[in-house]
This record gives sequence, structure tokens and C-alpha cells, in this order.
Amino acid sequence: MNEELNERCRLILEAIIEDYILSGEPVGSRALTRRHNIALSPATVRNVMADLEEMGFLTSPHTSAGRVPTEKGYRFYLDTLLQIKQLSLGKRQSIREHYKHRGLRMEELLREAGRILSATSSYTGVVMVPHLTTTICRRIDFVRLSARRILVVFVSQSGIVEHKLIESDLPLTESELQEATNYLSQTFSGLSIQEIKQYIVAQMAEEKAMYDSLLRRTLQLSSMALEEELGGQVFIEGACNILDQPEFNDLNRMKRLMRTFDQKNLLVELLHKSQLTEGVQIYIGSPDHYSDIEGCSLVAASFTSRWGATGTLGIIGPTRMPYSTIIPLVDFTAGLVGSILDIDEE
Amino acid sequence: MNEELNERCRLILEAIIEDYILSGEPVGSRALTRRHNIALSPATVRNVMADLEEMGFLTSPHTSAGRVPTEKGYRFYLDTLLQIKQLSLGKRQSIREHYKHRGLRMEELLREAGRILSATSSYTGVVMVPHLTTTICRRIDFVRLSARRILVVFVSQSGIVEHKLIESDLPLTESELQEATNYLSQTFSGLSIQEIKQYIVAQMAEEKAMYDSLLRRTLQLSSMALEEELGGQVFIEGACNILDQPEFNDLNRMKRLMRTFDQKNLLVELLHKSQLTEGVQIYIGSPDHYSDIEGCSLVAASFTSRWGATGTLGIIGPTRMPYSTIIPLVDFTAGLVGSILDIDEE
DNA sequence: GTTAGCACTCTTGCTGATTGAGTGCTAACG
DNA sequence: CGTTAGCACTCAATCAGCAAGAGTGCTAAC
Repeated sequence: MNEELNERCRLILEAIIEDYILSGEPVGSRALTRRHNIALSPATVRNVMADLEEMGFLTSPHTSAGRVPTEKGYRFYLDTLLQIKQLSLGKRQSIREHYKHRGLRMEELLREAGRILSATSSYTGVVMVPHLTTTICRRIDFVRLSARRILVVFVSQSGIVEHKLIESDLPLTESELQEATNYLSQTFSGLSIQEIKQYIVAQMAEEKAMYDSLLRRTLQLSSMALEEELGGQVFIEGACNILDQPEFNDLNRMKRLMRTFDQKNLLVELLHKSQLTEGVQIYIGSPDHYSDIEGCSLVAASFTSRWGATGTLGIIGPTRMPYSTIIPLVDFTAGLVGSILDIDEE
Repeated sequence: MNEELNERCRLILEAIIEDYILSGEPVGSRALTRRHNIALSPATVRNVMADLEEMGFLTSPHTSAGRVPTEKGYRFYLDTLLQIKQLSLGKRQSIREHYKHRGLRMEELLREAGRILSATSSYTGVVMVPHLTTTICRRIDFVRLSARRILVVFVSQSGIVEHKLIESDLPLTESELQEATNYLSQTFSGLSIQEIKQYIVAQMAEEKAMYDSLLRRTLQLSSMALEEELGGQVFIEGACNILDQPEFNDLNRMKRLMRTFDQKNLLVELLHKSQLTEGVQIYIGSPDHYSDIEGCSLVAASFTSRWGATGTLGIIGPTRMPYSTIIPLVDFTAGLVGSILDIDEE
């Protein structure tokens, strides 16, 4: 059915979507024929439009307005019509420039990436910091705050620092803890968290017989330390940028979006999802799918460093974004951030 | 002049402000006499209102609307009329409850504090994490990421973890760095950052003659590590809460506020300022003073732990807030957070 | 299959009338 | 002399009515 779209239909659909992306207003048959020099009369275009509406690619907000692309329309556009431009050399260079003398700290780097995405797109940038599961450990440190409270500081190969407080009822003196720390840093350095966990399980099985040896308590402690996932934070930069879009003259929609930004769970979910797939992913908010970001889309791509740190970044903008420039922007930035992480890790 | 306000004027001003806080709409003479049982006719009230307007406590949005308090009006209200309620025992208990089994990590604790402030007030909570200048050092750690990049991890007495990447051109081998770390942790533990800085300066003067000793390089490194201020981050929680207030039906004002939240500098400034003073501070946004938060106020108080960690927290809401409950809420929370930090530090 | 023409629909912007809340002023009252 | 009642006036907000404009669907002709 969809595949039956002939050349003319596709041309017109593309024209409509591109007009809509530019103007944000429903596009009518007359205006369309004038702007793109289409060798067809408005009446013919109307017929085509009616077909496209029936097939679900377009809707009209009301009887006598023009047509607006539906989610399906966008999808089709993205999948088969859109020609992705290359990011111009100048633009790449200027983006690269931004990363030059800053973002020394991992966290700062990622925040900055979000800010740059936001600024260059004039939409909202989002960045999810790498989950540490697959990350290589460089050092693990235990700091005794009080008898029962121990602070664990974890440093990854790439300089990501995460910390966590655990309450333990295993008595460990200051010097025992010091010894434990040394042992663990030696043993774990160079392993990924996953591997460390496996190691702990294996060792603890072996040590089961031994009664409360220091090693045993040490292992138990590290098990607690790595119990829950570390990382997975999300930064949202330039949230207010998106509010300048005309579609957010609607107060309620605006509030809903802000609430979504505040809560972050949907974003985390989407960013996670896109981490599982290669390349640039696009999520279109619609009443059916991601109703919290109705009217908006997320263009996301994940970045990976050679050492296994994997995060995701992207841009949230109105669904009628100029994807042809936004997609390469996100793609390029993801690659850039990944490679900067690599440099940091050298 | 101001002090000439007689009993009746003050009564009426208070009534107007309280009405306005409740309704958010300009209050007229008739409505006022009815709601509060004032033994005066509307006409008399009108005369008083005219006086108050002339003195700058009230304005009217337009000729035939009621009166609205000015910044000066609020100030007077806050300074001399407002009776601050005690936070009810039940409420205190329920807030305390929230902090029970969570917020193990300093950062989480403060985020949570912001969230609770936001939730109980239904406005926006802000928290500035303690600046580390006056904080006592528990451990300082150097991790070598690459030849020239060294990660500094700083742990305070209270378990605050801060880290920073420095680029150094001092060659230090892995083992030298280890040695340095041990030395510094021993030496610095228990000192405040300020004291550490002084110590470094003193030592370096003494060591000047020595040519490139390990000690010298170590000190230089720590000097770089502590060069810039650590900390001072601001969390904003429940930003969207405030949007439900009727005054934010104005799109532009809304956008401006969101932009202010996004940028944070104004907030940092205000929170800093209020850190210098004891007790609850109130900043009223007006075209003159803090125009970025026009229509809003910040009620802030700083919290201190015995170990010197000092941060600030507060609530941002519309200027017409029920201060009588918000002020004790902020006050109580600041005290509570301070004492929780103390517990963590034991 | 394509197009011109036409009737129809629906939004948008404008106008003017109406309503209601509130003010300021003046004159009367105790 | 302070207080009050009365009255004219001002504005904002709301609503109906109207015209313009953009766009559609349908039909009949090309």
C-alpha cells in the first residue's frame, strides 16, 4: 500500500513536509504550487493531497486549512525522501573549535557538548553520561567516613569519577580499609565493572570456607559498592531555547514539555533505547508513542570510546525540524565526543 | 514618612496584601471591606488606598482595577506586619521523615532537599552546594590518566567528593605520584582548603632553593589542584511547578524565567549573597532590582555544618507567596540539612 | 487524467455594544 | 473634621456579528 506511492505523490509529500518545516503552518494546494514550481494545477495537487490524507501521511487541522504531515508522514519522509546533507567543513571546524580548550573534566565535556548542540541547533541539547557497566576501572577507593559509612570513589580509565556511599556492618579499621583499597586497586585496575563483578562472585565462592578473613570482607564491600549501577545521569541544556518555537505558544504544551524535562525519565528511556542501536535514531513524539513530547522529536546518537564508555547525546526540537542539517550535526558531534574521550584516555 | 503609617493604614495594607496573596488579582475597596470585616465603608478604604498608593506601597494596573502591592509594599509587609507561623509539629515530622532513608550521598541529599522544598511548597526549590573553601579535607588523591593529565579527587570530611583534571608539565612517574598522594593525604587531612593553601605557599617558599625535589613537584601539583574554587554548583528542582501559578499565563514572562533558570548565574549570585547573612533572606524580583525574576521572589537561608561546609537553599515562587508558611519551611529545612550533614560527619 | 469553476467551510481579525468592577470627587452627615 | 453615600467616569473583558482570506471538495468540461 505505502509502497504504491508513485513519483508524483512522493514529490508532493516531500514538498509539503519541507514547506511545513519552514513555515510551521498548514500548507495548502495553491501555496504549494507557487512556491515549488510544480507543473500541476492546485486542483490536481488537491486530489493527490486527498489521497495522501487517506493513506495517513497527512491530516488537516480543520476543514478549510491546509495539510500537516502526520507521524507516519514524517517517518516516510525520514526513511525514504530525506537527503542528508554533509555538514560543511567550516561548520565542522567551528564545532571542533569549541571543544579545544575546555571540558577537561568528563562531566564538563559532556555538559559542554549539550550546550553546543543546543546553541548550534537553537533547540535543546541532551546528553546521557556513560553507564559504567562496560567501563574499565582505573582505581577504586574506599574512604571511611564513620564506623559504618564508607565512601566508594570509582575512577574509570577515561577519568570518569563516580562515588557512592555505602553503609556496611562489617567492621573495618582504618588500616584494614587502606590495605583493602590497595589490594582492590591492584586487582581491579584494567577490568571492566562487569568483569569485576564476575571476579568477585568467583572469589567469594572460593573463599566461602574462610571465616571472616579480611579478603572476604573486602570482597563483600566491593560487591556492595558495585551493586547498583553507577552513572546514567542526563544533562539537559538550553531547555528554554525550544520555547521560542511558534508551536509552544500553546501554554499547556509548553508546561508539559517542561515537566518532561524536569522528570527526565522519558528521556532516560529514549536515550537508553537509542544506545542499543548504531547510528542516528529519531523518535517522534505523538499522542500514541511518546505523548510527553508531543509535537517534538528527539534526534539521538550514541558515542563510544575505545575503552567502553558509551553514552548518548541528541537534540530535542519541534517535530518539524530541519532534519537534513540536524541529523548530521548530531552524528558529527557523537563521533567527535567519542574521539575526545579516546584522546583523554590515551 | 513611612513610619507615619497609622494603625488603620497598616491594617488595610496588610489586608490588601493578604487578599492579593490569596487571589492573585487586584483587590478593590468593596471586596476588601466584605472579606475582612472592616468597620469602614469602601469609600473610606478608598481614601486610605489612595494615600498608600501615593506613598508607594500600592499601585493599580490601570485606572479602574483594584490595587496591587509594590515591592516596597511587600518589604514593609515582610518587615513589620508579617507574623511568621511556627511550622506545625506534624509537618516538621513529615519533612524529617522524607530524609530518613535516603540521600546517602551528599549530592543526592541536597538534590532531595530541593525536591522536598519544591514539593511541599509547590514552587521551585533551589540548592547551592557548599563551597569547599572552608571545608575540611579528608583525603586528596591524584590519579594519573596520561603523561600530562592528572585527575585530582578531593574528599571532604563530610563526604563531599569533588574532582578536577589538571594538565601538568611536571613529569611524575606512577610510583612518584603514589608517594605524593600518600604524603599529601597524611599532611592535609584535617585541614581546610584555605589552610592547605597557606601551607603550600609557606612550604614552597621554604623549598625554593631545592631543585626539583619530589616534594617540590608535589606541592606545585596540589597548588594547581586547588587553584580554582571547587563546588558552588546549583540544583534547581521542580522548575515547572511554578508555571502553574496564574501569573505565568504570560508567555514572555514564563520564557524569561526559564531562561534565568537555564543560565543560573543570577541565582548563584543571590544565593551567594544570602550566604553572607544569618537567617532567612528574601529577594523580591522587580524591574529595578532583580529584573530576571520579575514577579518572583527568592526565600533563601544558608545551612552550615560544624565542619565548615556552608551552602544555601531556598524557594523561588511568585512574589505573592504565603510567606508566613514558606519562611519557616525554608528555615526549618536549612537547619535540618545542616544537622544531617553533621550526622554524616560524625 | 487534468483542470477550471464554484459553492461551501472554517479561521482570523475587526468592530461595537454591553457588562461589571472599581475609582475619584463632591456634598452631606454626625 | 473625619466619615460616608452617591454619582459620573474609566477601563478591561466578553461576546456577537461581519467581512476577508485561505483552502477544500465536487462537478463538469477539456
